[in-house]
This record gives sequence, C-alpha cells and structure tokens, in this order.
Amino acid sequence: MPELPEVETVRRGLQPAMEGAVIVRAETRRGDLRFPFQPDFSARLDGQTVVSLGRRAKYLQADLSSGDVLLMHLGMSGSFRVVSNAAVTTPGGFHHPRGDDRTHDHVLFHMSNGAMIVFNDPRRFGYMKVLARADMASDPLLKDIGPEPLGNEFDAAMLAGACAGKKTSLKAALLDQRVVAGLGNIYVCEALFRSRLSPRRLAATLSTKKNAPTDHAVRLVEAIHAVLHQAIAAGGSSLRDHRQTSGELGYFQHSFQVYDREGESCSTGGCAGIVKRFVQNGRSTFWCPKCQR
DNA sequence: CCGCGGGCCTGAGAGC
DNA sequence: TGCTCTCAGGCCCGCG
Repeated sequence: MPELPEVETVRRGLQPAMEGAVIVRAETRRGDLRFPFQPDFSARLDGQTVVSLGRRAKYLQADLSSGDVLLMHLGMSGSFRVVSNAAVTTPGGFHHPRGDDRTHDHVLFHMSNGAMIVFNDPRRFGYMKVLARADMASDPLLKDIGPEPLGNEFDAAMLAGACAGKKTSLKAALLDQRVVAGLGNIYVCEALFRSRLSPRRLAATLSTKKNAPTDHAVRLVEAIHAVLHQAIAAGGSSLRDHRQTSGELGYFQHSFQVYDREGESCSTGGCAGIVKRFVQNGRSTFWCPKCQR
C-alpha cells in the first residue's frame, strides 16, 4: 500500500490511541512478518508508555518511555485499525476492509486506554523492529534514508545535489529512498507529471555542471510538495484494500492525473496527449509523452 | 555505479 | 462457477 501520505494518514489515525497510553501487552500471532520478530520484541514493548508517535520516511516510529523506539513498516499490504471498547461491544462498530477475515491480523497492541491496535498484513512484506533510540542513526534500516520531502532541508539545491552525476533515470532516482524519503511508484509518477518532466530524463539533468539546481529541480520540488500535501489532506489513496485506521477510505486516488490512467487523455489544458504506461526498473510508469520532457 | 531479473507473500481482477 | 494468468502502493539480493 503505502507511500508517505498513506503512512502519515495512518500515523494521525493511530496517534490518539497510542500517544500517552501504555502498551499493556504486545501480542504477536505468528513468528514473523517479513522477518522473524526479535526474540525480545514483546518483552521490550510490554509496560512501556508511547511518548510520541512519529514518522520517518515510510516508517512509523513510536518513541517509548524506556528509551527504545518501535519502527513499523507497512510493506505493500499492511494496515492498522483501532478497535475501541465501543467498537468491540457494538455490532458493526468497525467495518473491516475485507469483511470479517482476521486471518492476517498478525500483531495486537493492547493499550491501557482500552484500545486494541491491530496490524493486518496479508502479504507480510511489512516488518517491525525495536531498537534503542541512540542506535537509530546507525541502524541499517535508517542510516541511508534521505531527507524528508516535506522537511525544511529538502529543496531544489538538495535534490539537484543528490541527483548530480547519477547515471540513472529521474524516475529511478526519485524512487531511491537515499535521494528522498517516502516517495513510491504512485507519487513519483504524479510528481513527474505535475512538473512536466519525463520519467526517462537523466537524473543528473536536475543539476548544472556547477551542481546548482536547474529550473527543472525547482519545478519538481514544488510538484512533490503539492502532491504530497494534497494527498495527505485527502487521507491518502485507497487502492485495493488501503483504508485509514478508522476504516474510512482515503480519496486521493480520484485526483490521480496519470497513475493507473493509461489510455485516458492528458489532463493538462491544451495538451492532446494520451497517458501511456511502460515498465521502468520493473515498475509501471504512467506519463504523458507529449507534455513531459 | 547501473539495469535487470528474481524473490518474498497473498489476493483481486480479467479472461476463458 | 471456477480455473489460470497477470498484476499490485516495497524492498533486497545477485548477476553481468
């Protein structure tokens, strides 16, 4: 499922149930997700207060009173839902994305406020890991992650610098979490479309020989900002089974301009182009060859 | 450093 | 109805 806007939507949904509450018990219902759980996974969570729930790239990050941090990644199909006392006792109080199938409920956080937070992940590409906060900077999962695209430090100069000398496509560069954190296939396609840049363009063309940002880099950063802000405001995109923690649908998928719109006419005013699809680095790229250069 | 193919998993949808 | 095939929002590895 999830790219930055979906993870951020999940974070906001979980925040009221998690922040300030104690994880009374972290219950794992199988031995692994993408990787085996650490042997002390539950022991390091049980009894800890969640001081704050943040996000880094596509990771949810729960800061615990012990000084540990719980990292949670949703993979392709991971989702959370919050089951409150009311929902537990009220028939139909929660509508599960796929009916009542609880086969893939893999982790349950029983919280001191009565909420139960359920992690469901059919494909099990998601994972969770507990680590000491002091070790975050050196952790393999995080150490090479690039800047947050909505953070102050991310601008045209930084993006151009990260792309300077790269002998790869702009599409591939933007999917590289070391260049910028949190973008995935959908939002890369959308940001490239909105900035009128070709996914095939050489990444290095975002910078000049002196490593300064070009106008293209400025446009691209603006497009990334715009599409992420709009998607977060819409509660993310609901493709297939993604829902918010409440069970509500996000609705940004209705605002896709190229993603999954092969064959439709380009939405740019005055452009008579048709949205095309091709495979790039093993992923579908959707774009308008007429106005993206 | 780069692209590519394959793998990890399950489920939805299309076509027959 | 049910089968088979393809594809999917992420990420990692090994190969050439």
